[in-house]
Amino acid sequence: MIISVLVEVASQNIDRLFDYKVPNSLISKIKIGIRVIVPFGNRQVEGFIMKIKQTSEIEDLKDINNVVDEEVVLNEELLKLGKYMSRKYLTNLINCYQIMLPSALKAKNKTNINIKTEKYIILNKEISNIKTNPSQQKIIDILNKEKEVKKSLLNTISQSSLKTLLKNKIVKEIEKELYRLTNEIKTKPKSTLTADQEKVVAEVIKNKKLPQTYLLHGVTGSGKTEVYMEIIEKNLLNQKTALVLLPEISLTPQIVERFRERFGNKIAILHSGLNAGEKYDEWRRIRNEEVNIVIGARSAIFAPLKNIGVIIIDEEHSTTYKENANPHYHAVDIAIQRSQFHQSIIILGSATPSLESYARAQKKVYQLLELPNRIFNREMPKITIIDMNKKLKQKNSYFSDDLVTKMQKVLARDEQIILLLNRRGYASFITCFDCGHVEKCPKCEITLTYHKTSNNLRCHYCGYATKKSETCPTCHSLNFKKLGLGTEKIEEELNNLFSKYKIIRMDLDTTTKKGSHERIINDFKAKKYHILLGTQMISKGLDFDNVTLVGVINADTALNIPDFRSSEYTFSLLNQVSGRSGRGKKRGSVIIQTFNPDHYAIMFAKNNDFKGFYQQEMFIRGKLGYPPYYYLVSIKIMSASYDVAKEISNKISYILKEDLINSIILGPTIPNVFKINNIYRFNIIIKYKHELNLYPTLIKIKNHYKSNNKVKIDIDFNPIGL
DNA sequence: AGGGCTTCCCGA
DNA sequence: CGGGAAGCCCTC
Repeated sequence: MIISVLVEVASQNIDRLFDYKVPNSLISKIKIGIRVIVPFGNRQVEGFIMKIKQTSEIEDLKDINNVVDEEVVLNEELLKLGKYMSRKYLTNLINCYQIMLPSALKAKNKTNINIKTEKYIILNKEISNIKTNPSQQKIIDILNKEKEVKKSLLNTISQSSLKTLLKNKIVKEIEKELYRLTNEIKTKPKSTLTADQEKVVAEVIKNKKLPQTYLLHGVTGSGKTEVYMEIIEKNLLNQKTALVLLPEISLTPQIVERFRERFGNKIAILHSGLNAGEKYDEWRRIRNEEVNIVIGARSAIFAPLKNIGVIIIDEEHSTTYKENANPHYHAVDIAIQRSQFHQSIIILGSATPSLESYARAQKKVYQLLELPNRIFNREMPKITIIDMNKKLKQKNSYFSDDLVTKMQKVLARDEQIILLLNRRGYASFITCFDCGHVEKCPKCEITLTYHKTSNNLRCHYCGYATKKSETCPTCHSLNFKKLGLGTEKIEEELNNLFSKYKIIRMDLDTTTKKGSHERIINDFKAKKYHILLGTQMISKGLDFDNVTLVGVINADTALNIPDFRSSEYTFSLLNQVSGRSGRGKKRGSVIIQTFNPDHYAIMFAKNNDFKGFYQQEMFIRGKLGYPPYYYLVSIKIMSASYDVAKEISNKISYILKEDLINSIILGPTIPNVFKINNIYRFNIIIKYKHELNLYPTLIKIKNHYKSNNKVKIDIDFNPIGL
């Protein structure tokens, strides 16, 4: 027997199959999709069995060393999906498979994660009519009743009796797999759906055309989760399974709890809070068909679920669904691919769909479903825009009087407040008022952010940290000061302004510890704090009945980023965070402070007018030639040498301009962050509508530089954050 | 990727 | 002529 193996070496030069002989002793264990250990050059590596055959063109094949798995790791569907990704994203096949699997299954993972087992005792059936002493009989009685019992438990009755029973083969020992996470089941009756929700569910259920992708556009508080759960339940009744994707920050215990209450513990949860062993356990429960619902963040789209009936992607506009390493996949693209294999439906849900998705719905590629109202006819919050240009003269420039007055009223009523400032740290940057020197990261050329708690300056790109000096390093002036503001500074201000009240801050710096995210949310829900201050991680999915005021300290942070999607991000962020207000019985209000009160993103957000924003933004995208009117491909050229990066970038740009006559080639440009960890980067953007030469040209370029170790070329289709 | 083998360059 | 870095090539 001969097998073709895809070796776990991530290199373009080895992106192909290698044939090996299987020694007789291992033949019975060979299956496509399991891992084997093979000799490769002068070392041993792991690889996946891709083909089984009888002959090979290669002479003098080596024998495989061993078989790693008993159960299939990559099933037929995942094998096919990996090949699709490799073609579509121009990535080594092995990288595509590696990204699908929990890290515990990767050869690189040196910390050996074992399957935990526990010893159980069962009766050895064939034996009857035996003489026993009382304690032996007691054990047998228990086993007659319970069938299988933990060995440790029986040992407490009589260790020696159990030993004797085992020796005489009256009972025997078995090992059972143990999962690290155990779930409690709490079931709760489902709530009745509103007429709007019923209509959406009925629309989906009556559909007979498969596969089908829906875009569910539902305003914040319209009860999208309830719709998802209803559709999932209908699928489970048809013996189908369901895959649910949420942005990582929405994967809070709050939402997971709702699914548990409805569906019991046949749910696997995959999120970044689990350690490698726990993730591996959840993955195995899915593979072993012990669950019928999987909930997780982006990479859960690869969960080895069988017989999928519905794939739900909540907050579909979220940029976290795009992988920013190789392969640069988008979870929605993978979902569409899987829905074709399973003949399933996809539901993309959002209050602020991405322009790309909404445009597809307009073109009937997706079917549009709408939930235009909040449940129980609750009103959308009242949104007020505060022009901060006029407030600058006031003594306190961070908080307008309007916001402070409103906050006082809300706090006096014992209601709660969420404040958003989309920037962490204390001050944005440190600058010298005499010579203009700005402290930057020596490795990335990015402005350093001052953190007061640790009294240091940090680079938010590479993590570099340095002590803040008291004087300007260039001119030694003492006029070396902080500019801009972050959540830490606002927290300090809040403590001065509202000293009677308790304030909790939630951002990347206060949520690094496992479970801290959860604790902050639970404490705020339990009203241990009056004000929750945070970055965008507080804007999505949170559901607090008692919050009646949302304040946006500065709506312009997202507007000022150099990205053609900055308006879309701003509208979306403001809409999402506004949606946290007034979710209970009392109507909520929102106060948005901005220096750009006339900007259309802010005006449409004020009126909660997604369609108006969509039309305006589409007009601009069309005029400037951006998605959804044009497709983009980003090519990054990276090298430790500035000259090499520049030279090769120019060459690639030249080839692209020669070959892609139906495209617009931008660049090479030096990106904002042109040096990260001492690697220089250049960017080239391809804009196109139809370009038959795209793939052949990109493959040509990749192959040409594949053995050049001075430069790395990264190709990203439909990039976000240029 | 990673390791071995070849080549090339420089001081002595 | 030796040593060591740099380049080249191969992995069933």
